[in-house]
Amino acid sequence: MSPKELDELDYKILSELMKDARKSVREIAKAVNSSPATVHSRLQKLIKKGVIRGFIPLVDSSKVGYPVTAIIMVSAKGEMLRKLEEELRSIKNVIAIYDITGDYDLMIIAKFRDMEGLDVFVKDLLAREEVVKTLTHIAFNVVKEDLRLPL
Amino acid sequence: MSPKELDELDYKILSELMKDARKSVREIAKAVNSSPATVHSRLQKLIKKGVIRGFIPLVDSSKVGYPVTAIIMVSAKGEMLRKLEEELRSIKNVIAIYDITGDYDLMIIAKFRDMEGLDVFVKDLLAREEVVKTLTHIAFNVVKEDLRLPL
DNA sequence: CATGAAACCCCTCGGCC
DNA sequence: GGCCGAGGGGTTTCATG
Repeated sequence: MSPKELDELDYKILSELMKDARKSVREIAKAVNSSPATVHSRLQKLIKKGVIRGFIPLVDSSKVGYPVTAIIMVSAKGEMLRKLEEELRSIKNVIAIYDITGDYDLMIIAKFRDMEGLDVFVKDLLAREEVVKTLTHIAFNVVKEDLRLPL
Repeated sequence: MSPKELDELDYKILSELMKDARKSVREIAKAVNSSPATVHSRLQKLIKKGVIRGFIPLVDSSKVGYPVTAIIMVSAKGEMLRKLEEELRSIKNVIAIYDITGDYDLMIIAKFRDMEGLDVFVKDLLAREEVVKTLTHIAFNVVKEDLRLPL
């Protein structure tokens, strides 16, 4: 947690990557007024520091066989929450998990090939001892889904 | 909406990109037993079809100045919902918007530099005529946030 | 820590199957 | 539709300021 502190060049490089994460090091260098070698080494550092956790394509999930998006609120007995989270984290249908304030402890966003997949997922959750109750919302329309942030 | 239907090669290429969206066309070709030229043309088609909407870095939001994540449920009068959505979509702090079933109409996930940013956002929402009520959950821990899907 | 240069590697396109 | 080859670029390392 010590060698952090991003400088302006780091932020500029991140901004360019947010426009297009496949942009070449050379192009980025041109856009940020630096050299390819410098951009390359900054990029490696950003990855090593964990600021950048990877590069992914933004895929339209309904076009690749996952038309069902659900938001599942979970109320759980505290002691087992960490273990539940670890298990949920490794389930590939789950795209987001948040610990939240309010009537529920956990919010899960997950995508499924069909309603049956969702049904099985929720029933499996409810079958667990540490899960007290769940509340499922179906997302019948994904208006936006894009992790980019303004830097 | 007609020339869709992805074949196995398309799915393999998408899978390689999910592992690392900066992977070179040549490396992808090697991994999927095809040629760089073929992978290149498939990739262009996937982008043109809208299956791939872009390439982004997965950034740790708390490390780039956005430590506050909130989930905001919104209940709104139906006629103005589309306009509200369009406006929300262009707000860069908003990373996801879903039309949902249940007691609320909309679920928004947004990130902020501090609590004040969240406060302003929610108050602006409530000031709108079409917004009936909101319910905000703070995510005090982001357990997972990764849009990749198993293909 | 940033840079330029050089060696190596890759992208992309037109022509062909 | 897929593949090959070539030319123009791109990436990465290293020695130097």
